[in-house]
Amino acid sequence: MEDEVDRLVAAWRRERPDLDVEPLEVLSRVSRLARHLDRARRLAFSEHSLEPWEFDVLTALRRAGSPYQLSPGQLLTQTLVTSGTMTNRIDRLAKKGLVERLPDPSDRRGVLVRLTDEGRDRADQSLAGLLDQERAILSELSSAQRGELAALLRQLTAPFDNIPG
Amino acid sequence: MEDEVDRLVAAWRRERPDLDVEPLEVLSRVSRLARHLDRARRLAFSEHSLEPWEFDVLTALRRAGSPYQLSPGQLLTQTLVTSGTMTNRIDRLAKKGLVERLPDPSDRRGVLVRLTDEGRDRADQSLAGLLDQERAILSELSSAQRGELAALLRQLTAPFDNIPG
DNA sequence: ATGGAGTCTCTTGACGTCGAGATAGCTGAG
DNA sequence: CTCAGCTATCTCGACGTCAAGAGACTCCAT
Repeated sequence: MEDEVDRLVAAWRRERPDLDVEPLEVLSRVSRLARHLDRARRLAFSEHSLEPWEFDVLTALRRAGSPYQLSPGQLLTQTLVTSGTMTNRIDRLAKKGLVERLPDPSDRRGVLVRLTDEGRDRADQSLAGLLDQERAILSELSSAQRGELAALLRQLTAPFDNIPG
Repeated sequence: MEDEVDRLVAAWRRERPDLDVEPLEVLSRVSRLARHLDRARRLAFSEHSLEPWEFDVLTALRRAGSPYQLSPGQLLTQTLVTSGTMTNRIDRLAKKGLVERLPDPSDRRGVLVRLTDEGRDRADQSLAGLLDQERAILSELSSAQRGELAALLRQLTAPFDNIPG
C-alpha cells in the first residue's frame, strides 16, 4: 500500500532528478509516523484526562521504581525536553498533586521529584491503555517483523542516546 | 549497542512484570528518534536561517512543481498541522517574501499559496543540506537494511495516510 | 584553603501550536 | 431556486516549548 511519503519521494524525483532523495524514504516516515502517534496518544490519554507530556513525566518516575523519585536532570534525558520546559512541567504536576519536589540530601543544588500515590495510580492506569492502542497499530506487522523493525531502529537511535546528543 | 529504549523496557519489565511492553520496543523508538531528528534538523537549517516549519511549507510547494502553488488545505495534509497553524505560517512566510497568497480563480472561498523566486531558492538550498545530514545518520545501516526499514515503516504509516486520520 | 571551571535548576520573554468557533462561499435535493 | 449542510480559510485566546542566561552549589588543582 502506498503512503504519503511514496508520493513525496515521487514528486522530488520528478522535480529534482539530480538529487538522491533515498534518505527520505526512512526518515520522513519516522517523522510523520511520530506525528500520527502523538495525535493518537492525545486521544487515548484524554480518556484519563492526562496530556502526553504528563504521561511522559509520570511514567519516567514510575519506571524508576520505589520510592519513585528522580532528579530533574534525569527526567531531561528521558523525555528529551529542555530544562526550562521540565521546570514548568514539574510545577504544573506539583500543583495538581501528582508529584512533589524534595531537596536532594546529597547535593544542595539539586532537587528530587517524587511521584505521589495518586500520580502513581494515574501512571499505571494510562500505561495499560497506551499499550492496547499501540498493539492495535502494530497489528499490521508480524511478530518477526516487529522484532526486525525494533532492531533497525535501535541502530539509528543508539548513537543519539549514547554519544551525548 | 544498547539505547535508552532498551533501558526503558528493562525498567518496565522489572516494575510491571505483569504487562506486555513489547510495543514500546518499536513505537517509543519512533517517537524518540523523531525528536532527535527535529533537533538535528533545527541545527542544520540554522545555517540557512530557516526554521523546520518554514522548510516543511516551502518544500511542499517546491515539490508541487511549477507554478509552485497549493491551497492551504493541501498543505495541511502534507505537513500534519491544524488550519490555524497553517494560516499563521503562511502569514509569516508571506511577510518574509518567501510565498504569496493569490485568490483561487475557481473557488472564491479558496486561496492559493505560491512560492516566490526567493522562496524557491531557499527550498532548494536547504534540501541539499538536509539530505547530506540524513545520509550521515543513515550510514549506520547497509543499503539493504535501509530498504527493509522503509518498507516496514510504510506498513505502519499507510493506514494513517490513507484512512483519513 | 581557595579560586575557577563545571554542574544543576530555575527564570524570563518570544514564539509556535492547538482547538473551537466564525465567516464566506459552494452544492445538491426537493 | 432555495436552503440546509458542507467545505475552505481565518480569528483568537490559552497553552507549552525553547533558548539564553542567572544563581547557587560542587569539585579539583593548586
